[in-house]
Amino acid sequence: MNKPVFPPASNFIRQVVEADLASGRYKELVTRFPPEPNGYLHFGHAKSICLNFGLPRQYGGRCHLRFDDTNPTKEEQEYVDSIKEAVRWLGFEWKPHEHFASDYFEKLYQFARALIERGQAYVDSQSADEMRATRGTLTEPGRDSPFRNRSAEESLRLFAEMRDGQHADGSHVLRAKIDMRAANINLRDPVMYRIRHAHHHRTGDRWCIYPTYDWAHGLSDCIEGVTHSLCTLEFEDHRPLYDWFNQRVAEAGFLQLPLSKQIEFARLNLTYVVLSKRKLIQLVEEKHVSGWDDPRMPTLAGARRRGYTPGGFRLFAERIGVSKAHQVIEFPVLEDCMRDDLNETAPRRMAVLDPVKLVIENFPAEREEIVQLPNHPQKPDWGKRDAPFTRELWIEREDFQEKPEKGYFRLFPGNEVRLRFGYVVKCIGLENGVVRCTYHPDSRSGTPGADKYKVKGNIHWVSARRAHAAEVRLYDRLFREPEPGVERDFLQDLNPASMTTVQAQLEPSLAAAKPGESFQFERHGYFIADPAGGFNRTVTLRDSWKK
RNA sequence: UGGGGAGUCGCCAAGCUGGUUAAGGCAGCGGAUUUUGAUUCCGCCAUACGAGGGUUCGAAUCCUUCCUCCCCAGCCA
Repeated sequence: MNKPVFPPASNFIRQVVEADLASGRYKELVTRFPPEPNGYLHFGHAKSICLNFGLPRQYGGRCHLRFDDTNPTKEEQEYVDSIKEAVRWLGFEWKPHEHFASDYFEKLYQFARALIERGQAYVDSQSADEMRATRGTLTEPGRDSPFRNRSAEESLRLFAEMRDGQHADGSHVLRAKIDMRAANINLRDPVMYRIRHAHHHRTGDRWCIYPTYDWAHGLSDCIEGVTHSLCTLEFEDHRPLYDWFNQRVAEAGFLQLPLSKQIEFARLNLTYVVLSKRKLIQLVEEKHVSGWDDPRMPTLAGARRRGYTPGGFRLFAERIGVSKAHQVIEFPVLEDCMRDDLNETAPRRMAVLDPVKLVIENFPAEREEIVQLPNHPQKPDWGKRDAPFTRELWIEREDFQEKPEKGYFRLFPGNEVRLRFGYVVKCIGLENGVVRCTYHPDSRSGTPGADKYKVKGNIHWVSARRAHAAEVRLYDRLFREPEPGVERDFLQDLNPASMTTVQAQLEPSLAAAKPGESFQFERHGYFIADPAGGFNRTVTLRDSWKK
């Protein structure tokens, strides 16, 4: 009943992992998902999370959740909380391995002192502008800082003073002494520490010097025993630095071997979707959306409210694969994964989003028949539910055409159609905006002889008297396609029609829907009950009707 | 003009220690089943692997030249 679960495609990361495990270089696989808590997680992170947590599931081992909180000016506790929630929601667990780079600040400080003592790091007192000027360019080598040969003793003293708060922001930095003429710019004496008199969300005011990413990341990996450190392509030319730092600190006797290995893969790009953190922050701060969890946002919090599922994301991650080639995935691929997942898990319901009244003229006004509706056409064990069938019903406006276009087989004057799981009705015509019909009393679904009525059309309906009226939100892309050739701010491409709200008529059972529950509204797509009331459309159904 | 990467069907992606007809998924096309024009099912869908040379009995897989695209000059990550 389910599509065969195709085996995970081989990829270069699996190959490396398998080889390392087979060679005995690493006893078990340890990965980590290392977000900086400076925003909410988005679709792109889902790929990384599934990769980092999925690999150890397959090969044995574990994945740590580590917050890369080395820059106090951008990070907040709110983001830490939202990240944990999102990872858990996706179906992954990291406990007890919840770590913070800030847990290692003291160790990192001691490691740095060791490098200074060994002549591998020095305090530079140039200004940021001077450093930029002497770094050289892509094609020209850099020049040594005048402070490069400062004695270890003096650097040690200055470094201690920096930590003590005796120096102003920007007055000094600690730099690795590598090679100012290196072709790889990252090796031109990279900064290890900068002074920032700022409050950190976890360490408070205990520190006023903070390690940079390059200095902190690889060492955090090694401290935790991470074997394979997976990151995105833009860090490829940081790898020599990653290894340099780890090796120097290992030489100083601080690390256990083997050291961790950095492997880069292509980040996720989705057509029509903005995944730039800077822009997402802007959307929230300028209130173009209701928040990080606005159902239109490409965040995991938004996806959740939109009705996207963890299983859908996991399927997506598996489908798109992992490689080093830049990938731009067509957005419908993601939507299709959600359909695949929801198709298996969402009960069916009848809902009329654009109601028009239908009256069955020969059906008694007071009569109310109970018909039984299956909860899933392919899963009889899901059972059935009751729905009242009455003389007046709501049907979909698009299910009636006074003058049918070719190929149309729903209601039009003279045509017969089945009201799903109810009776076959014959359409008379439209009068004062009401579709008038008569029914065949012996055509009720499930009764003997009812199948003598052969009709092509089969439409959904809701009892007008017993319907549950509710607000239903329909979503479109947050951004329109930008006009080609016109250079302008991305906000100008915001789609004003990205959310439309309709008053829908739903079958009575939907009145009891609990927030977070997903349903398929037949012919309309998948919908989720929102905590704030009403329903959000997750995704439409595929529609192969071509006019 | 420096360094680091990548180029296999519209979109992804296997294969790349050279060896029958270049996996698979998504999309598309055709058909069957169907009380959702959904789902499900079946069939079709690259003489071709960025381009040109070369090595070889044989190359997407090796060598070579070239082309295109992406990343790097934060005291961001």
